[in-house]
Amino acid sequence: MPKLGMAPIRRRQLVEAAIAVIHEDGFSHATVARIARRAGISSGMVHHYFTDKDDLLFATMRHLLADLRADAVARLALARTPIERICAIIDACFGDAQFEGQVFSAWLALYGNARQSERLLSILELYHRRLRSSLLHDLKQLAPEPEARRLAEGIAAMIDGLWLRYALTGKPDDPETPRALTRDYVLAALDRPFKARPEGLRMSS
Amino acid sequence: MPKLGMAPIRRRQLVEAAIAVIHEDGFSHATVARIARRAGISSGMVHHYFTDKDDLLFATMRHLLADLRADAVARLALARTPIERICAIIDACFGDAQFEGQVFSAWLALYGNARQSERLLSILELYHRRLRSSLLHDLKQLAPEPEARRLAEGIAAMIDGLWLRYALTGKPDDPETPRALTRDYVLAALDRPFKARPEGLRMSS
DNA sequence: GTTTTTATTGGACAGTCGTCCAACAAAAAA
DNA sequence: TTTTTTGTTGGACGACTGTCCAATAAAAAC
Repeated sequence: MPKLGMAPIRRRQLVEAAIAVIHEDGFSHATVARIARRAGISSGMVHHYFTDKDDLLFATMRHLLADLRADAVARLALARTPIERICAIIDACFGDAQFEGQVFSAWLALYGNARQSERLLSILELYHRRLRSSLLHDLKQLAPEPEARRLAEGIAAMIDGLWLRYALTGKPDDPETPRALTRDYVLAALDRPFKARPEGLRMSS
Repeated sequence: MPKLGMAPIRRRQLVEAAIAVIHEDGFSHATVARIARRAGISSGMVHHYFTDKDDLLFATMRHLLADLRADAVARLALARTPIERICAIIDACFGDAQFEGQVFSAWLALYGNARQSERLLSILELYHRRLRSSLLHDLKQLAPEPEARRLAEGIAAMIDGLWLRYALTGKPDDPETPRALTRDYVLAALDRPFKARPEGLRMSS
């Protein structure tokens, strides 16, 4: 029963089906036919609403980033102080929406294919850029700029590193654990004197 | 000109060719024929020295881990104090051998396919386990066990997170940058009082 | 010198994939 | 009602893939 305006509905169905298939069969086994069947529609529809298979996968990965961003924006709206905003960003990255098997698989597939696709790589670069600039914006009010810049880099790395671990092995027992670990890092770094940098402990390459 | 004992030579050739092909064409386009041609031998050889295509890819990924381990072991042999050993581990993870395009692509491919293959996942779990236990061993001599355990988790996450960033975007200008960032985290964390844990700064989920 | 083992080739085979397309159905427009 | 637009199907097609296998050649063993 064809109606008008099916495009956004079908596109969403296909994107969600793609995520499900990637999770269950892996990125390399995510074929057009399988995704379409999972969405409950004919395989021909894929090329009616997307130009390519690549186009569908690109839209799928972009969907992941949009979801994460929406979560972060919502949490940031409730935060008032700079430190609260930083915690809001951390909490968003370790939010329930990011701790689902399907999301794990899809992001990992994105990482694993980004180097061979400029479009996919641009998604991850956008994520990294947003995360760092958001953190930096608030850190600047808590530390001198050079230190804030280094700290933003470190926080982002710790978020990604912790997430990566859970993405591979599964959810943590308590989603609060990685959040607390990241927060403690922020606190420890901000407690230190900003100007002085220890000269010892250098090792040759 | 068939000689005896070609097995280890051919296997190594194929593994290195697989890494090269994964780097240039991506994991999903790394076909048996392409890898064999890259190695300069017939495609039939793959099933003579490996049971499967999967078997070849598994051996390829295991090769990455072995290289990293060898580098870390060599650096650890030169370190004396616990803090030197920790820095040696950090330096190995950010060593020159890990900052090559081929290595980046291969590790990323490993991450991207680990969830769909138990064998591949076991490689990453082994890496994670070794990294954490090595760090923990030395951290225990610098901090009480609970704190050492948390710190090992944080250091490993920061290493993976920083590496992940460069793996996507390319080498850093200076390989010393991520090392210094990780070291600073260790120092900042160790300078803090170990027992007391700040009660504030908790946010609702 | 003969036999056995090992290394190697290149193609045959069945299966799968992305893409394209003719045909059809139903709602909207006229 | 008729026409047009939009949605939808399912299969055809060529290209590609992993696996397998007979055939060959050279070194090693006897």
